[in-house]
Amino acid sequence: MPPQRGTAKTVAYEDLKRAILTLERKPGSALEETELCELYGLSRTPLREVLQQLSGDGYVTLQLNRGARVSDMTHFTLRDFFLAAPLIYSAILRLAAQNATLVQIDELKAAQDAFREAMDTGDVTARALTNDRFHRITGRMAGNSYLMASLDRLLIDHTRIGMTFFRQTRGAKDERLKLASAQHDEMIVAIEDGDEDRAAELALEHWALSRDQIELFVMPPGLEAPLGQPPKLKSA
Amino acid sequence: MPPQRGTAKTVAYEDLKRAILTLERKPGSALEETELCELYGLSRTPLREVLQQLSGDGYVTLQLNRGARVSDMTHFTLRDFFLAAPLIYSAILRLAAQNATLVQIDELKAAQDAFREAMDTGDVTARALTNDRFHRITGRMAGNSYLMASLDRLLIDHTRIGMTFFRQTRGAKDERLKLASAQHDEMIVAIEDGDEDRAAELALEHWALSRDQIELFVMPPGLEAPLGQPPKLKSA
DNA sequence: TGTATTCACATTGTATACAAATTGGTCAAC
DNA sequence: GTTGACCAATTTGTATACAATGTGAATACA
Repeated sequence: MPPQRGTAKTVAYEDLKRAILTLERKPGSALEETELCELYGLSRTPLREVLQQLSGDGYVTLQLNRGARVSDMTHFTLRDFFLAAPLIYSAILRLAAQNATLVQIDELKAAQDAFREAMDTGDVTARALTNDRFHRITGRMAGNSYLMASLDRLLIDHTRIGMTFFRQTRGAKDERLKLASAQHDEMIVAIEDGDEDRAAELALEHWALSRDQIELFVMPPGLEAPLGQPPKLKSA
Repeated sequence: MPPQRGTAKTVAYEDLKRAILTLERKPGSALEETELCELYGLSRTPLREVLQQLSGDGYVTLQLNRGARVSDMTHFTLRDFFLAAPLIYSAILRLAAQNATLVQIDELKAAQDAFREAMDTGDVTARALTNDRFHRITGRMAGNSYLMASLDRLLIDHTRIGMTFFRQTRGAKDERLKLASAQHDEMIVAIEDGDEDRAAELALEHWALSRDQIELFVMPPGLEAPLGQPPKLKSA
Protein backbone atom coordinates (compact mmCIF):
# COMPACT_ATOMS: atom_id res chain seq x y z
CA MET A 1 0.00 0.00 0.00
CA PRO A 2 2.86 2.45 0.58
CA PRO A 3 3.72 3.76 -2.85
CA GLN A 4 7.41 3.11 -3.17
CA ARG A 5 10.44 3.82 -1.14
CA GLY A 6 11.72 6.35 -3.61
CA THR A 7 13.04 9.56 -2.22
CA ALA A 8 11.36 12.92 -2.74
CA LYS A 9 8.22 11.24 -3.92
CA THR A 10 7.90 9.20 -0.76
CA VAL A 11 8.54 12.28 1.33
CA ALA A 12 5.71 14.07 -0.42
CA TYR A 13 3.42 11.08 0.00
CA GLU A 14 4.16 10.63 3.67
CA ASP A 15 4.12 14.30 4.52
CA LEU A 16 0.81 14.89 2.79
CA LYS A 17 -0.66 12.01 4.75
CA ARG A 18 0.66 13.49 7.95
CA ALA A 19 -0.63 16.95 7.10
CA ILE A 20 -4.06 15.57 6.28
CA LEU A 21 -4.26 13.42 9.41
CA THR A 22 -3.29 16.32 11.63
CA LEU A 23 -5.77 18.70 9.98
CA GLU A 24 -2.85 20.88 8.96
CA ARG A 25 -4.52 20.42 5.58
CA LYS A 26 -8.20 20.92 6.23
CA PRO A 27 -10.90 18.59 4.91
CA GLY A 28 -12.20 19.91 1.62
CA SER A 29 -9.27 22.25 1.04
CA ALA A 30 -7.72 22.41 -2.39
CA LEU A 31 -4.35 20.86 -3.16
CA GLU A 32 -2.76 22.90 -5.93
CA GLU A 33 -0.16 21.08 -7.89
CA THR A 34 2.33 23.90 -8.41
CA GLU A 35 2.29 24.77 -4.72
CA LEU A 36 3.02 21.17 -3.76
CA CYS A 37 5.68 20.89 -6.44
CA GLU A 38 7.61 23.78 -4.97
CA LEU A 39 7.07 22.52 -1.45
CA TYR A 40 8.43 19.06 -2.09
CA GLY A 41 10.84 19.85 -4.91
CA LEU A 42 9.17 17.62 -7.45
CA SER A 43 7.93 18.25 -10.92
CA ARG A 44 4.26 17.89 -11.64
CA THR A 45 4.39 14.42 -13.16
CA PRO A 46 5.52 12.53 -10.06
CA LEU A 47 3.52 14.81 -7.79
CA ARG A 48 0.36 14.00 -9.66
CA GLU A 49 1.14 10.35 -9.24
CA VAL A 50 1.38 10.89 -5.50
CA LEU A 51 -2.04 12.52 -5.56
CA GLN A 52 -3.48 9.58 -7.45
CA GLN A 53 -2.07 7.28 -4.80
CA LEU A 54 -3.50 9.34 -1.99
CA SER A 55 -6.80 9.30 -3.76
CA GLY A 56 -6.78 5.54 -3.86
CA ASP A 57 -5.95 5.47 -0.17
CA GLY A 58 -8.86 7.74 0.67
CA TYR A 59 -6.92 10.78 1.81
CA VAL A 60 -7.68 12.87 -1.22
CA THR A 61 -10.51 13.28 -3.68
CA LEU A 62 -9.88 13.99 -7.36
CA GLN A 63 -12.22 15.77 -9.71
CA LEU A 64 -11.71 15.91 -13.45
CA ASN A 65 -10.17 19.20 -14.49
CA ARG A 66 -10.70 20.51 -11.00
CA GLY A 67 -7.76 19.09 -9.20
CA ALA A 68 -7.37 17.44 -5.85
CA ARG A 69 -8.95 18.24 -2.50
CA VAL A 70 -8.44 16.80 0.95
CA SER A 71 -11.24 14.28 1.48
CA ASP A 72 -13.89 15.98 3.51
CA MET A 73 -15.81 14.80 6.53
CA THR A 74 -19.51 15.39 6.58
CA HIS A 75 -21.93 14.16 9.23
CA PHE A 76 -22.74 11.43 6.74
CA THR A 77 -19.22 10.16 7.07
CA LEU A 78 -19.57 10.41 10.84
CA ARG A 79 -22.64 8.21 10.73
CA ASP A 80 -20.90 5.68 8.49
CA PHE A 81 -17.98 5.84 10.83
CA PHE A 82 -20.05 4.93 13.89
CA LEU A 83 -21.47 1.93 12.09
CA ALA A 84 -18.25 0.56 10.67
CA ALA A 85 -15.79 1.24 13.47
CA PRO A 86 -16.83 -1.35 16.07
CA LEU A 87 -17.17 -4.03 13.42
CA ILE A 88 -13.76 -3.48 11.91
CA TYR A 89 -11.84 -2.65 15.08
CA SER A 90 -13.00 -5.77 16.88
CA ALA A 91 -12.31 -7.97 13.87
CA ILE A 92 -8.86 -6.48 13.45
CA LEU A 93 -7.93 -6.94 17.08
CA ARG A 94 -9.18 -10.50 17.12
CA LEU A 95 -7.01 -11.32 14.13
CA ALA A 96 -4.10 -9.40 15.60
CA ALA A 97 -4.24 -11.62 18.69
CA GLN A 98 -4.23 -14.66 16.42
CA ASN A 99 -1.45 -13.64 14.09
CA ALA A 100 0.90 -11.10 15.66
CA THR A 101 4.59 -11.87 15.36
CA LEU A 102 7.08 -11.14 18.11
CA VAL A 103 8.66 -8.38 16.05
CA GLN A 104 5.29 -6.75 15.59
CA ILE A 105 4.57 -6.96 19.30
CA ASP A 106 7.80 -5.10 19.94
CA GLU A 107 6.77 -2.48 17.42
CA LEU A 108 3.44 -2.13 19.16
CA LYS A 109 5.09 -1.70 22.55
CA ALA A 110 7.34 0.98 21.11
CA ALA A 111 4.34 2.73 19.62
CA GLN A 112 2.59 2.62 22.97
CA ASP A 113 5.67 4.09 24.67
CA ALA A 114 5.57 6.93 22.17
CA PHE A 115 1.87 7.43 22.79
CA ARG A 116 2.37 7.57 26.54
CA GLU A 117 5.10 10.14 26.09
CA ALA A 118 2.89 12.22 23.81
CA MET A 119 0.17 12.06 26.44
CA ASP A 120 2.46 13.69 28.98
CA THR A 121 3.54 16.51 26.73
CA GLY A 122 0.44 18.42 25.75
CA ASP A 123 1.20 18.03 22.06
CA VAL A 124 -2.11 17.32 20.40
CA THR A 125 -0.58 16.36 17.08
CA ALA A 126 1.81 13.90 18.65
CA ARG A 127 -1.04 12.30 20.57
CA ALA A 128 -3.12 11.85 17.46
CA LEU A 129 -0.26 10.54 15.35
CA THR A 130 1.12 8.11 17.93
CA ASN A 131 -2.37 6.80 18.58
CA ASP A 132 -2.83 6.42 14.83
CA ARG A 133 0.42 4.53 14.63
CA PHE A 134 -0.59 2.17 17.41
CA HIS A 135 -3.76 1.17 15.67
CA ARG A 136 -2.17 0.82 12.25
CA ILE A 137 0.27 -1.64 13.75
CA THR A 138 -2.61 -3.74 15.08
CA GLY A 139 -3.91 -3.69 11.53
CA ARG A 140 -0.65 -5.01 10.18
CA MET A 141 -0.68 -7.67 12.87
CA ALA A 142 -4.08 -8.84 11.72
CA GLY A 143 -2.53 -9.22 8.32
CA ASN A 144 -5.81 -9.25 6.44
CA SER A 145 -5.58 -7.03 3.40
CA TYR A 146 -9.33 -6.92 2.89
CA LEU A 147 -10.10 -5.64 6.35
CA MET A 148 -7.00 -3.47 6.28
CA ALA A 149 -8.58 -1.44 3.52
CA SER A 150 -11.45 -0.48 5.81
CA LEU A 151 -9.20 0.05 8.79
CA ASP A 152 -7.00 2.44 6.85
CA ARG A 153 -9.97 4.57 5.93
CA LEU A 154 -11.43 4.47 9.40
CA LEU A 155 -8.14 5.61 10.88
CA ILE A 156 -7.89 8.53 8.50
CA ASP A 157 -11.08 9.96 9.89
CA HIS A 158 -10.64 8.69 13.43
CA THR A 159 -7.32 10.43 13.66
CA ARG A 160 -8.69 13.63 12.18
CA ILE A 161 -11.60 13.60 14.60
CA GLY A 162 -9.14 12.86 17.36
CA MET A 163 -7.22 16.00 16.46
CA THR A 164 -10.22 18.05 17.49
CA PHE A 165 -11.20 16.27 20.64
CA PHE A 166 -7.71 15.54 21.91
CA ARG A 167 -7.35 19.30 21.86
CA GLN A 168 -10.02 19.87 24.50
CA THR A 169 -8.58 17.36 26.90
CA ARG A 170 -8.01 19.08 30.22
CA GLY A 171 -8.30 18.29 33.93
CA ALA A 172 -10.97 15.66 34.50
CA LYS A 173 -10.91 14.59 30.90
CA ASP A 174 -7.34 13.44 31.25
CA GLU A 175 -8.88 10.45 32.97
CA ARG A 176 -10.16 9.42 29.58
CA LEU A 177 -6.72 9.66 28.10
CA LYS A 178 -5.29 7.54 30.90
CA LEU A 179 -8.02 5.00 30.36
CA ALA A 180 -7.32 4.90 26.65
CA SER A 181 -3.67 4.33 27.37
CA ALA A 182 -4.49 1.60 29.88
CA GLN A 183 -6.63 -0.08 27.26
CA HIS A 184 -3.72 -0.01 24.85
CA ASP A 185 -1.63 -1.76 27.50
CA GLU A 186 -4.28 -4.39 27.99
CA MET A 187 -4.50 -4.90 24.25
CA ILE A 188 -0.80 -5.61 24.13
CA VAL A 189 -1.20 -8.22 26.85
CA ALA A 190 -4.16 -9.84 25.11
CA ILE A 191 -2.25 -9.95 21.84
CA GLU A 192 0.84 -11.40 23.50
CA ASP A 193 -1.32 -14.06 25.14
CA GLY A 194 -3.11 -14.78 21.90
CA ASP A 195 -6.35 -14.13 23.77
CA GLU A 196 -8.49 -13.20 20.82
CA ASP A 197 -11.76 -12.88 22.72
CA ARG A 198 -10.24 -10.46 25.17
CA ALA A 199 -8.60 -8.51 22.36
CA ALA A 200 -11.87 -8.15 20.51
CA GLU A 201 -13.60 -7.14 23.73
CA LEU A 202 -10.97 -4.51 24.40
CA ALA A 203 -11.39 -3.15 20.91
CA LEU A 204 -15.05 -2.58 21.62
CA GLU A 205 -14.36 -0.98 25.00
CA HIS A 206 -11.74 1.24 23.42
CA TRP A 207 -14.17 2.21 20.72
CA ALA A 208 -16.89 2.93 23.28
CA LEU A 209 -14.60 5.34 25.06
CA SER A 210 -13.67 7.06 21.85
CA ARG A 211 -17.28 7.18 20.75
CA ASP A 212 -18.33 8.88 23.98
CA GLN A 213 -15.67 11.50 23.46
CA ILE A 214 -16.81 12.08 19.91
CA GLU A 215 -20.43 12.34 20.97
CA LEU A 216 -19.49 14.81 23.66
CA PHE A 217 -17.71 16.84 21.05
CA VAL A 218 -20.41 16.63 18.44
CA MET A 219 -23.18 17.24 20.95
CA PRO A 220 -21.83 19.19 23.95
CA PRO A 221 -23.90 18.99 27.15
CA GLY A 222 -26.52 21.71 27.20
CA LEU A 223 -26.98 21.63 23.47
CA GLU A 224 -28.69 18.30 23.30
CA ALA A 225 -31.91 19.74 21.87
CA PRO A 226 -30.75 22.64 19.77
CA LEU A 227 -33.31 25.03 18.37
CA GLY A 228 -33.39 26.29 14.84
CA GLN A 229 -32.38 24.76 11.55
CA PRO A 230 -29.94 21.94 11.10
CA PRO A 231 -26.77 23.00 9.30
CA LYS A 232 -27.38 23.67 5.64
CA LEU A 233 -26.27 21.02 3.21
CA LYS A 234 -24.95 21.33 -0.25
CA SER A 235 -27.40 19.47 -2.46
CA ALA A 236 -25.18 16.80 -3.95
CA MET B 1 -13.55 5.85 -6.30
CA PRO B 2 -13.88 5.80 -10.09
CA PRO B 3 -11.08 8.01 -11.32
CA GLN B 4 -12.75 10.51 -13.60
CA ARG B 5 -15.13 10.31 -16.45
CA GLY B 6 -12.48 11.44 -18.91
CA THR B 7 -12.35 9.62 -22.17
CA ALA B 8 -9.48 7.39 -23.18
CA LYS B 9 -8.19 7.36 -19.66
CA THR B 10 -11.45 6.07 -18.26
CA VAL B 11 -11.62 3.45 -20.97
CA ALA B 12 -8.17 2.23 -19.98
CA TYR B 13 -9.09 2.23 -16.30
CA GLU B 14 -12.34 0.35 -16.79
CA ASP B 15 -10.97 -2.08 -19.33
CA LEU B 16 -7.99 -2.97 -17.20
CA LYS B 17 -10.33 -3.64 -14.29
CA ARG B 18 -12.44 -5.86 -16.49
CA ALA B 19 -9.42 -7.70 -17.85
CA ILE B 20 -8.10 -8.27 -14.35
CA LEU B 21 -11.45 -9.43 -12.95
CA THR B 22 -11.93 -11.90 -15.80
CA LEU B 23 -8.41 -13.29 -15.49
CA GLU B 24 -7.73 -12.13 -19.03
CA ARG B 25 -4.80 -10.49 -17.27
CA LYS B 26 -3.45 -13.14 -14.96
CA PRO B 27 -2.58 -12.53 -11.32
CA GLY B 28 1.08 -11.65 -11.03
CA SER B 29 1.49 -10.89 -14.72
CA ALA B 30 3.45 -7.79 -15.70
CA LEU B 31 1.76 -4.69 -17.05
CA GLU B 32 4.18 -3.00 -19.40
CA GLU B 33 3.55 0.64 -19.93
CA THR B 34 4.37 0.90 -23.60
CA GLU B 35 2.17 -2.06 -24.45
CA LEU B 36 -0.78 -0.53 -22.61
CA CYS B 37 -0.10 2.86 -24.17
CA GLU B 38 -0.45 1.44 -27.64
CA LEU B 39 -3.46 -0.61 -26.65
CA TYR B 40 -5.42 2.31 -25.27
CA GLY B 41 -3.97 5.11 -27.34
CA LEU B 42 -2.58 7.06 -24.42
CA SER B 43 0.83 8.43 -23.70
CA ARG B 44 2.72 7.14 -20.71
CA THR B 45 1.92 9.99 -18.34
CA PRO B 46 -1.85 9.43 -18.12
CA LEU B 47 -1.44 5.70 -18.37
CA ARG B 48 0.83 5.68 -15.36
CA GLU B 49 -1.77 7.65 -13.47
CA VAL B 50 -4.31 4.97 -14.30
CA LEU B 51 -1.94 2.37 -12.90
CA GLN B 52 -1.54 4.37 -9.70
CA GLN B 53 -5.30 4.48 -9.35
CA LEU B 54 -5.63 0.77 -9.93
CA SER B 55 -2.94 0.23 -7.36
CA GLY B 56 -4.91 2.20 -4.79
CA ASP B 57 -8.00 0.18 -5.65
CA GLY B 58 -6.14 -3.08 -5.12
CA TYR B 59 -6.17 -4.37 -8.69
CA VAL B 60 -2.52 -3.75 -9.32
CA THR B 61 0.71 -3.82 -7.36
CA LEU B 62 3.49 -1.34 -8.04
CA GLN B 63 7.16 -1.89 -7.40
CA LEU B 64 9.76 0.83 -7.60
CA ASN B 65 11.65 0.70 -10.89
CA ARG B 66 10.02 -2.62 -11.65
CA GLY B 67 6.68 -1.54 -12.94
CA ALA B 68 3.17 -2.78 -12.32
CA ARG B 69 1.83 -6.28 -11.96
CA VAL B 70 -1.67 -7.62 -11.61
CA SER B 71 -2.22 -8.19 -7.89
CA ASP B 72 -1.66 -11.82 -7.24
CA MET B 73 -3.68 -14.31 -5.28
CA THR B 74 -1.84 -16.62 -3.00
CA HIS B 75 -3.43 -19.05 -0.60
CA PHE B 76 -2.70 -16.45 2.03
CA THR B 77 -5.13 -14.15 0.32
CA LEU B 78 -7.58 -17.03 0.14
CA ARG B 79 -7.36 -17.50 3.88
CA ASP B 80 -7.83 -13.79 4.51
CA PHE B 81 -10.70 -13.89 2.11
CA PHE B 82 -12.52 -16.61 4.02
CA LEU B 83 -12.21 -14.65 7.21
CA ALA B 84 -13.28 -11.27 5.91
CA ALA B 85 -16.01 -12.19 3.45
CA PRO B 86 -18.85 -13.22 5.79
CA LEU B 87 -18.19 -10.26 8.03
CA ILE B 88 -18.27 -7.69 5.28
CA TYR B 89 -20.94 -9.23 3.10
CA SER B 90 -23.42 -9.51 5.94
CA ALA B 91 -22.71 -5.99 7.14
CA ILE B 92 -23.09 -4.61 3.63
CA LEU B 93 -26.36 -6.36 3.01
CA ARG B 94 -27.76 -5.27 6.34
CA LEU B 95 -26.96 -1.67 5.54
CA ALA B 96 -28.24 -2.08 2.01
CA ALA B 97 -31.61 -3.12 3.40
CA GLN B 98 -31.58 -0.04 5.61
CA ASN B 99 -30.53 2.50 3.06
CA ALA B 100 -31.32 1.41 -0.49
CA THR B 101 -33.11 3.97 -2.64
CA LEU B 102 -35.76 3.07 -5.17
CA VAL B 103 -33.46 3.92 -8.04
CA GLN B 104 -30.81 1.63 -6.65
CA ILE B 105 -33.33 -1.18 -6.25
CA ASP B 106 -34.18 -0.83 -9.92
CA GLU B 107 -30.50 -0.99 -10.76
CA LEU B 108 -30.16 -4.12 -8.69
CA LYS B 109 -33.10 -5.76 -10.44
CA ALA B 110 -31.58 -4.92 -13.80
CA ALA B 111 -28.28 -6.39 -12.69
CA GLN B 112 -30.05 -9.55 -11.58
CA ASP B 113 -31.80 -9.80 -14.95
CA ALA B 114 -28.43 -9.58 -16.62
CA PHE B 115 -27.05 -12.23 -14.30
CA ARG B 116 -29.92 -14.59 -15.03
CA GLU B 117 -29.37 -14.12 -18.72
CA ALA B 118 -25.66 -14.79 -18.37
CA MET B 119 -26.52 -17.96 -16.46
CA ASP B 120 -28.48 -19.29 -19.41
CA THR B 121 -25.81 -18.61 -21.96
CA GLY B 122 -22.75 -20.57 -20.93
CA ASP B 123 -20.58 -17.43 -20.96
CA VAL B 124 -18.33 -17.72 -17.93
CA THR B 125 -17.05 -14.18 -18.18
CA ALA B 126 -20.54 -12.73 -18.37
CA ARG B 127 -21.57 -14.72 -15.31
CA ALA B 128 -18.66 -13.51 -13.28
CA LEU B 129 -19.03 -9.88 -14.33
CA THR B 130 -22.79 -9.67 -13.87
CA ASN B 131 -22.49 -11.31 -10.48
CA ASP B 132 -19.77 -8.83 -9.61
CA ARG B 133 -22.00 -6.01 -10.70
CA PHE B 134 -24.88 -7.24 -8.56
CA HIS B 135 -22.79 -7.24 -5.42
CA ARG B 136 -21.15 -3.91 -6.11
CA ILE B 137 -24.59 -2.38 -6.32
CA THR B 138 -25.46 -3.77 -2.90
CA GLY B 139 -22.29 -2.07 -1.73
CA ARG B 140 -23.40 1.26 -3.13
CA MET B 141 -26.77 0.75 -1.47
CA ALA B 142 -25.12 0.29 1.88
CA GLY B 143 -23.51 3.65 1.28
CA ASN B 144 -20.76 3.16 3.79
CA SER B 145 -17.44 4.24 2.33
CA TYR B 146 -15.42 2.53 5.04
CA LEU B 147 -16.92 -0.89 4.48
CA MET B 148 -17.03 -0.28 0.76
CA ALA B 149 -13.26 -0.25 0.73
CA SER B 150 -13.19 -3.82 2.00
CA LEU B 151 -16.04 -4.92 -0.21
CA ASP B 152 -14.28 -3.62 -3.30
CA ARG B 153 -11.20 -5.64 -2.53
CA LEU B 154 -13.18 -8.75 -1.64
CA LEU B 155 -15.04 -8.56 -4.92
CA ILE B 156 -11.85 -8.28 -6.93
CA ASP B 157 -10.74 -11.65 -5.66
CA HIS B 158 -14.18 -13.19 -5.36
CA THR B 159 -14.84 -12.44 -9.00
CA ARG B 160 -11.47 -13.78 -10.05
CA ILE B 161 -12.02 -16.97 -8.08
CA GLY B 162 -15.48 -17.15 -9.59
CA MET B 163 -13.96 -17.10 -13.04
CA THR B 164 -12.33 -20.41 -12.30
CA PHE B 165 -15.17 -22.21 -10.62
CA PHE B 166 -17.97 -20.86 -12.78
CA ARG B 167 -16.09 -22.51 -15.58
CA GLN B 168 -16.57 -26.01 -14.21
CA THR B 169 -20.29 -25.59 -13.75
CA ARG B 170 -22.02 -28.43 -15.59
CA GLY B 171 -25.03 -30.68 -15.08
CA ALA B 172 -25.70 -31.20 -11.43
CA LYS B 173 -23.68 -28.18 -10.44
CA ASP B 174 -26.07 -25.92 -12.27
CA GLU B 175 -28.26 -26.43 -9.23
CA ARG B 176 -25.81 -24.27 -7.35
CA LEU B 177 -26.08 -21.54 -9.92
CA LYS B 178 -29.86 -21.61 -9.72
CA LEU B 179 -29.67 -21.46 -5.97
CA ALA B 180 -27.29 -18.49 -6.14
CA SER B 181 -29.68 -16.73 -8.46
CA ALA B 182 -32.63 -17.51 -6.20
CA GLN B 183 -30.69 -16.03 -3.30
CA HIS B 184 -30.13 -12.87 -5.31
CA ASP B 185 -33.89 -12.68 -5.83
CA GLU B 186 -34.53 -13.11 -2.14
CA MET B 187 -31.97 -10.43 -1.37
CA ILE B 188 -33.84 -8.01 -3.59
CA VAL B 189 -37.05 -8.77 -1.71
CA ALA B 190 -35.40 -8.34 1.67
CA ILE B 191 -33.87 -5.06 0.60
CA GLU B 192 -37.16 -3.80 -0.80
CA ASP B 193 -38.86 -4.71 2.48
CA GLY B 194 -36.14 -3.12 4.52
CA ASP B 195 -35.77 -6.46 6.29
CA GLU B 196 -32.20 -6.06 7.41
CA ASP B 197 -32.02 -9.26 9.45
CA ARG B 198 -33.16 -11.33 6.52
CA ALA B 199 -30.79 -9.51 4.21
CA ALA B 200 -27.84 -10.19 6.48
CA GLU B 201 -28.91 -13.81 6.83
CA LEU B 202 -29.12 -14.19 3.06
CA ALA B 203 -25.67 -12.71 2.70
CA LEU B 204 -24.32 -15.46 4.93
CA GLU B 205 -26.22 -18.18 3.09
CA HIS B 206 -24.99 -16.82 -0.20
CA TRP B 207 -21.48 -16.78 1.10
CA ALA B 208 -21.79 -20.33 2.41
CA LEU B 209 -22.78 -21.52 -1.04
CA SER B 210 -19.92 -19.70 -2.64
CA ARG B 211 -17.51 -20.95 -0.01
CA ASP B 212 -18.51 -24.54 -0.62
CA GLN B 213 -17.87 -24.12 -4.33
CA ILE B 214 -14.50 -22.61 -3.62
CA GLU B 215 -13.59 -25.39 -1.24
CA LEU B 216 -14.62 -27.96 -3.79
CA PHE B 217 -12.39 -26.27 -6.28
CA VAL B 218 -9.45 -25.83 -3.97
CA MET B 219 -9.76 -29.31 -2.56
CA PRO B 220 -11.45 -31.62 -5.06
CA PRO B 221 -13.08 -34.77 -3.63
CA GLY B 222 -10.55 -37.56 -3.30
CA LEU B 223 -7.77 -35.20 -2.47
CA GLU B 224 -8.97 -34.29 0.97
CA ALA B 225 -5.93 -35.74 2.67
CA PRO B 226 -3.20 -35.16 0.15
CA LEU B 227 0.09 -36.86 0.72
CA GLY B 228 3.46 -35.26 0.41
CA GLN B 229 4.50 -31.70 0.82
CA PRO B 230 2.19 -28.73 0.82
CA PRO B 231 2.79 -26.42 -2.15
CA LYS B 232 6.06 -24.63 -1.82
CA LEU B 233 5.98 -21.02 -0.67
CA LYS B 234 8.11 -18.16 -1.63
CA SER B 235 9.77 -17.03 1.58
CA ALA B 236 8.70 -13.51 2.43
C1' DT C 1 32.61 -26.04 -16.64
C1' DG C 2 31.22 -22.63 -13.49
C1' DT C 3 31.27 -17.98 -11.92
C1' DA C 4 31.86 -13.11 -12.12
C1' DT C 5 32.08 -8.80 -14.67
C1' DT C 6 30.83 -5.80 -18.16
C1' DC C 7 28.20 -3.67 -21.47
C1' DA C 8 24.22 -2.97 -24.41
C1' DC C 9 19.33 -2.96 -24.34
C1' DA C 10 14.88 -2.41 -22.44
C1' DT C 11 11.95 -0.42 -19.08
C1' DT C 12 10.78 2.76 -15.58
C1' DG C 13 11.13 7.55 -13.44
C1' DT C 14 11.25 12.66 -14.11
C1' DA C 15 11.16 17.18 -16.23
C1' DT C 16 9.48 20.37 -19.42
C1' DA C 17 6.67 22.10 -23.07
C1' DC C 18 2.24 22.38 -24.95
C1' DA C 19 -2.98 21.75 -25.19
C1' DA C 20 -7.43 21.94 -23.00
C1' DA C 21 -10.43 23.26 -19.47
C1' DT C 22 -11.99 26.07 -15.63
C1' DT C 23 -12.30 30.39 -13.07
C1' DG C 24 -13.02 35.15 -12.31
C1' DG C 25 -13.86 39.50 -13.93
C1' DT C 26 -15.42 43.07 -17.17
C1' DC C 27 -18.63 44.97 -20.04
C1' DA C 28 -22.78 45.23 -22.51
C1' DA C 29 -27.65 44.49 -22.84
C1' DC C 30 -32.01 44.02 -20.87
C1' DG D 1 -29.44 46.15 -10.75
C1' DT D 2 -29.30 41.84 -12.58
C1' DT D 3 -28.18 38.69 -16.09
C1' DG D 4 -25.45 36.94 -19.70
C1' DA D 5 -21.58 36.49 -22.85
C1' DC D 6 -16.94 37.03 -23.71
C1' DC D 7 -12.03 37.13 -22.72
C1' DA D 8 -7.76 36.75 -20.00
C1' DA D 9 -5.32 34.28 -16.59
C1' DT D 10 -4.74 30.39 -13.87
C1' DT D 11 -4.85 25.47 -13.40
C1' DT D 12 -5.24 20.92 -14.95
C1' DG D 13 -4.37 17.23 -18.58
C1' DT D 14 -1.20 15.18 -22.09
C1' DA D 15 2.80 14.29 -24.92
C1' DT D 16 7.54 13.90 -25.61
C1' DA D 17 12.35 13.99 -24.52
C1' DC D 18 15.78 12.78 -21.32
C1' DA D 19 17.82 10.49 -17.05
C1' DA D 20 18.29 6.56 -14.15
C1' DT D 21 17.61 1.97 -13.04
C1' DG D 22 17.16 -2.91 -13.93
C1' DT D 23 17.90 -7.10 -17.07
C1' DG D 24 20.24 -10.35 -19.56
C1' DA D 25 23.62 -11.95 -22.67
C1' DA D 26 28.30 -12.32 -23.90
C1' DT D 27 32.91 -12.65 -22.49
C1' DA D 28 36.84 -13.19 -19.52
C1' DC D 29 38.78 -15.61 -15.93
C1' DA D 30 39.41 -19.17 -12.42
